[in-house]
Amino acid sequence: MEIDQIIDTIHPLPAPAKNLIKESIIETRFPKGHILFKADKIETRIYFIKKGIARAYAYSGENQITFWFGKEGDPIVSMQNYVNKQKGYEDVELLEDSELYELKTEKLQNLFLENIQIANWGRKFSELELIRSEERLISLQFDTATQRYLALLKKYPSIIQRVQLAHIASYLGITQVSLSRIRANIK
Amino acid sequence: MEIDQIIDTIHPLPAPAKNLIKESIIETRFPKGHILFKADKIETRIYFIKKGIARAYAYSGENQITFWFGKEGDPIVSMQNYVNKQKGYEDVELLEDSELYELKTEKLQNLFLENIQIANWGRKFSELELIRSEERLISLQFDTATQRYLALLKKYPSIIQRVQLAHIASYLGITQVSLSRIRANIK
DNA sequence: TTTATTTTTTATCATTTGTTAAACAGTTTC
DNA sequence: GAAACTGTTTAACAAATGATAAAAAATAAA
Repeated sequence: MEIDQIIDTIHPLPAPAKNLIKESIIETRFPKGHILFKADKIETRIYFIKKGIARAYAYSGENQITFWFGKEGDPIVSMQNYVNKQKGYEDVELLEDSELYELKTEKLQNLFLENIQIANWGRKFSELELIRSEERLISLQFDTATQRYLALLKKYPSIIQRVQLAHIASYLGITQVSLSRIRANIK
Repeated sequence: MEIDQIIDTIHPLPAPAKNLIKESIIETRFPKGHILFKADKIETRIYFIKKGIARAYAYSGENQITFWFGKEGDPIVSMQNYVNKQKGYEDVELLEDSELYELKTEKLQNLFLENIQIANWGRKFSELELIRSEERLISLQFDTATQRYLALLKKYPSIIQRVQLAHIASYLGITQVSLSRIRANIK
């Protein structure tokens, strides 16, 4: 997905303001398996996915637990880094060879303070992420694992082809074995 | 908690900008049990809690499931209403006689467009709520019910005195019976 | 193609949580 | 104070999920 569309989908911006953001963005590409963010490191960049797919995960003892997936058009942001300039709890791994738009957090923060349109765009960005996060939260609290799996498939059908089931299982909050049982029961 | 402190805790605002917000705020009070938001109704206001405690819940079949608590200093916002001007999925109930600061969403939205300091305050507001939401999400996905209960007690010790266990249980994503078992095992 | 490696499914048993009902404790009302 | 009501705990059994190991299937490498 092209950067103009990504920016405008968050919140439509007039060309001059949009260009201010775009001036700070560079395109990069990384191979499958690349670790974009490390949990123990303060991250000064955010990304948008032009092409590819990513996951954020953290450790629970030995186990990696995936709690976020991003695909074309999605932002890759460690909120603790972005909001509080503190270390986050997540690693972010690219699951395919990916093309990304890269943006220094600090440049964006400066634009927020200088340009009211961009400040409101940044507000909208967080509001939309918040809505997403709340939906996930409600789903985890209200729905059974089977319902969550079906909802994920409906919202994002191709994820089954692009992401291995172990990651999907941990995203759903269950073990891989449980997910296999659920899949067996659905057919 | 006084409104000046509530506003500045979200993000410090110079007096002129803060006064613009405060001009739009009125104080109200409601009795225990009052339903502040109804799920089937578009809500045009947001609140901050001066004194009291509230919960947001939704229905899963017959059962009410609580997914949010708010106490002194916390905002009461239906994000679907606030962000998308759509119906939310939650009722909000006051669990004590409460004093609230009330603010029309539309007035705040207008201030966002007129004043860059307020726009950035609004951005910060959503960013902080997003961090909270992510922490809840991670906790639901990573921690056992027992760990979540202990974390809630640690973060908010007086909740046990102020909120009945049935609400706390559903907030934790378990039944009241399970919470009783957990409490019995901890002692 | 054959072999090796990774991913997914199946099986077994232990543990946790849910469901339902009843008992108990604490409050309120008369 | 007795009765009624609300909130909490306990008990018994059912259902769901976890842990571990092994089998099967799919993918990658030789």
